Amino acid sequence: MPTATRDLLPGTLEMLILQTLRGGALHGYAIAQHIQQTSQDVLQVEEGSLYPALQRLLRERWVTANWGISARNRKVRTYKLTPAGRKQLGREIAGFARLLEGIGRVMRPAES
Amino acid sequence: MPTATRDLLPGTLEMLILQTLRGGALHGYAIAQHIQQTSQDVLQVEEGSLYPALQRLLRERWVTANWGISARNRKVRTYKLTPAGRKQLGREIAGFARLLEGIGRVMRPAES
DNA sequence: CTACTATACATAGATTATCTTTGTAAAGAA
DNA sequence: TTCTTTACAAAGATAATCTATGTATAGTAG
Repeated sequence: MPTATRDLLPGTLEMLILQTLRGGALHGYAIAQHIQQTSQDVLQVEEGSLYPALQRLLRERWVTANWGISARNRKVRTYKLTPAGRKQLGREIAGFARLLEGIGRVMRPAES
Repeated sequence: MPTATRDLLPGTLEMLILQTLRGGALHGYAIAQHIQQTSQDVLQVEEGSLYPALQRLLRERWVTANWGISARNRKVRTYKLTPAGRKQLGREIAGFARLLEGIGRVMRPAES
């Protein structure tokens, strides 16, 4: 079965996670749910993509993590945006916008 | 030196090449130049990305290739969009637009 | 005549990101 | 007690891009 509808646009997951955490700290599973739901099921964050991405964000100190208990009474690791992470989010948004503009110029050459 | 400004948004190169060939057949090097120039130097197609991508497009029969001589009197391999390639371009544009909408909903949650 | 730059193709290898698969574990419902 | 959902995480496979390398020739500068 082809129809390989992509789950994500490669290179955007970290931006999506950081943006999600702007609204407040969340645990991993909830981050993935939020992205999927907010995107109206267009984006899906596989666990095998999510947790490595969170590890990268921790390594760069763009987020911090704490163990706790969720509203559903489950042991969870909650991630929180750091000031450096907030700056990084800004850079990622700018870089993404820049690339999108470039792509737009190639894809819509009719525009002035 | 960080500042790792990306050359491309991963997953978009084939779409950019197919779109470039909509305007007529071009040789590889000229495709890369066109993308770079049209994007106003935002996008840069490294040769190590370009030629493997062209091989993939050939394999899928989305383009055909012919050897010839360029306007600058160089031996060149010219690529031409096939009808299947044109259909694929449509699918890629639709898939990309879909992902962008999803990303937009996550990044701009304020919108209705 | 020589050196350099730009044009042009291509592959090999490294890196990175994502996806698939597998594993653990516990809460709550059937 | 079995199933589903929630929740974390690592291992391995796949895929796309980037870096480095190699070949070759046209044209220009010196």
